[in-house]
Amino acid sequence: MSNEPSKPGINFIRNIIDNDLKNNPQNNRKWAGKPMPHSEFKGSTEQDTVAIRTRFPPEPNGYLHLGHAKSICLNFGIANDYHGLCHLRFDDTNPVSENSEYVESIINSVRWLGFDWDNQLFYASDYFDYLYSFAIKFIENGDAYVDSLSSDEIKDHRGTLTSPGKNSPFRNRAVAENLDIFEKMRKGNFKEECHVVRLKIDMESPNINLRDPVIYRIRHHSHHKTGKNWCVYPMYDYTHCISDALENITYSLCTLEFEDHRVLYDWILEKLVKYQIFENPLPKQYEFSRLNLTHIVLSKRKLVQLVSEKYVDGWDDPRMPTLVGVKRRGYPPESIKLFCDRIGVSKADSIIDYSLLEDCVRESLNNSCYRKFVIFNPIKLIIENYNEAEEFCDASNHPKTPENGTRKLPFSKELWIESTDFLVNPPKGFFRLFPGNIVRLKFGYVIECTRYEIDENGNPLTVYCRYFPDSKSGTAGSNKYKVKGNIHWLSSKHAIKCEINLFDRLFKSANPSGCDNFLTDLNQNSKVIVNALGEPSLAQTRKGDQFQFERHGYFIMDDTKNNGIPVFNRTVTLRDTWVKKNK
RNA sequence: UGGGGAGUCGCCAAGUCGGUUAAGGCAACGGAUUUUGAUUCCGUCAUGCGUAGGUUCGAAUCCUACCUCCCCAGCCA
Repeated sequence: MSNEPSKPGINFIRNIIDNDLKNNPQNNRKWAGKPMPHSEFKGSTEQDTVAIRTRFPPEPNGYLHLGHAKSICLNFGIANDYHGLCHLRFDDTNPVSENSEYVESIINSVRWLGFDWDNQLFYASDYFDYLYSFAIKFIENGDAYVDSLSSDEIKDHRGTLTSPGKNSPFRNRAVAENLDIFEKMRKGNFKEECHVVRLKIDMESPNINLRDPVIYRIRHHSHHKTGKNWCVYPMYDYTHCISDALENITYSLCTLEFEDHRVLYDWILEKLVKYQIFENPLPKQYEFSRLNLTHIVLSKRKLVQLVSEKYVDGWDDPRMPTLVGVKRRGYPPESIKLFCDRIGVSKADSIIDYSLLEDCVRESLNNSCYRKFVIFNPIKLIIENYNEAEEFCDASNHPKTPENGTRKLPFSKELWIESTDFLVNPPKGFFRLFPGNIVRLKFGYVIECTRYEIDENGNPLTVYCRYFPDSKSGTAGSNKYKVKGNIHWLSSKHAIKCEINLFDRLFKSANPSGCDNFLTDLNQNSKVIVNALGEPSLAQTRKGDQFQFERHGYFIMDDTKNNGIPVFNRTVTLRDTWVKKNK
């Protein structure tokens, strides 16, 4: 129940922060209390109230997944631990693919994980005016120009990885002309693709990001926040660093693929310092390796394909690695935070075994879930010497915490047991039911298997047994029966119907992205629906309730069908050393 | 064959300025407890840090060369 906030792991980013804080304990960062360039509050001595600021900057063009969770836990976790703040900022500079539906879902998912941004919720689009005016500064200072080459021509001029690029013929356009065209771009006088604004850096740089990157393009497209106000939109590299600086971010943490963008990040901000728009210290970008997990894909393109081509039932399909998916699967937010703590943060490419995540899920569910009896594949058990009408057995709700009480399980002559708990010819070491063997019906009586009947295919149909009246759990002397096996059971006339979704890995191989076509690696049995029987108390469950079905695993109530039958999703199985041993 | 990164136990991952025994977690294996073959608890688990040389009394940590893997040529982020 009390999931201790796990200790922050040591990682290279925390080491950097520790050193920074040690070497520069006085907090000299000025901050107007809201996003603003220093030039607008010059002379003011306002200090930031917190020592560090991080940010989680999703683009609202898709659903958050476990990879984002790593970044969220890192950014919010560090902010919490250093008594700083983590901003939630939507990087919404491309109106073509973004919308507010995604914004809402992202907000919900971050909240669901349990993080709070303390009113520091921003949008890059909030900064469009600043971004535009700073672009004018770049042009005025001869650090940017309007290029009128077509996109193909720009591509041709860019050169390749091994050969330098060539200057655009428009590179030395006069400042006044640049300003004039940019103004007209903004007014909507041009079609898309006619002009772009580019930084004037170095077309021969070995780093392609420095070969005069485009910072503004024309998009005649309505924006989810700014509507029709703009038809020129800034690009990521230009926007991100400036947004960080406006928000007084100290550590801008991103994934490895942005490593060679860092010089550009610094270049832009240093120019803005020269123009006296920002002051030092500037935000610093640090990169860490993104999350990879076995048996799943995390690339946005592939996830979209799974949904749009209906390989799964939507973004919140419990097999999806989206946060809405794992929530519906029953993974608690604590388990995801635990997982993120365990995997750590580094710069090495890695692929983490999915079972590590499952282990975290079990760990966080074990203490909190009440236990229930559910039979997946029933087989009838008849107690030949039982002649009572019925009686009740006390079953504890949780084995470790008696204070959580008990429930009454009806017991009668005719029961259901799990068909896998009875074997005619058991392998060595099997200590469940087989002819002549003794087991305890958990919370009930000890029984001895006397005989069985088979159907026309030779499969066991009914198992017969006798019980020992003085063996009832909880009664004096019942412990004199020493049994190895304890199996669960249900009184056949009291059991209720339920439907269970047995989920398994979505992909068969550890690295589906390594396949020629990842779709061929889809596990056809990733979802199996079974009609099961459950104990009577399960009739009262509500959507989202989570249980451990004893000896099976953890389950979450998904819904109630029209006919009143509850549906449960399997979150994760219990660890099973017996199955493992017999594989 | 340009630039930027990474290589420490099966999977992650610590390892500030070189200093006696290379953290920790997960897995695995062994054992104890257990009315879930669950949980819990104990114990074991790298003469070795991509490879080869070198510097040093001493190197995963410094130097040199090499090998392997990842990222970058969107008017995406």
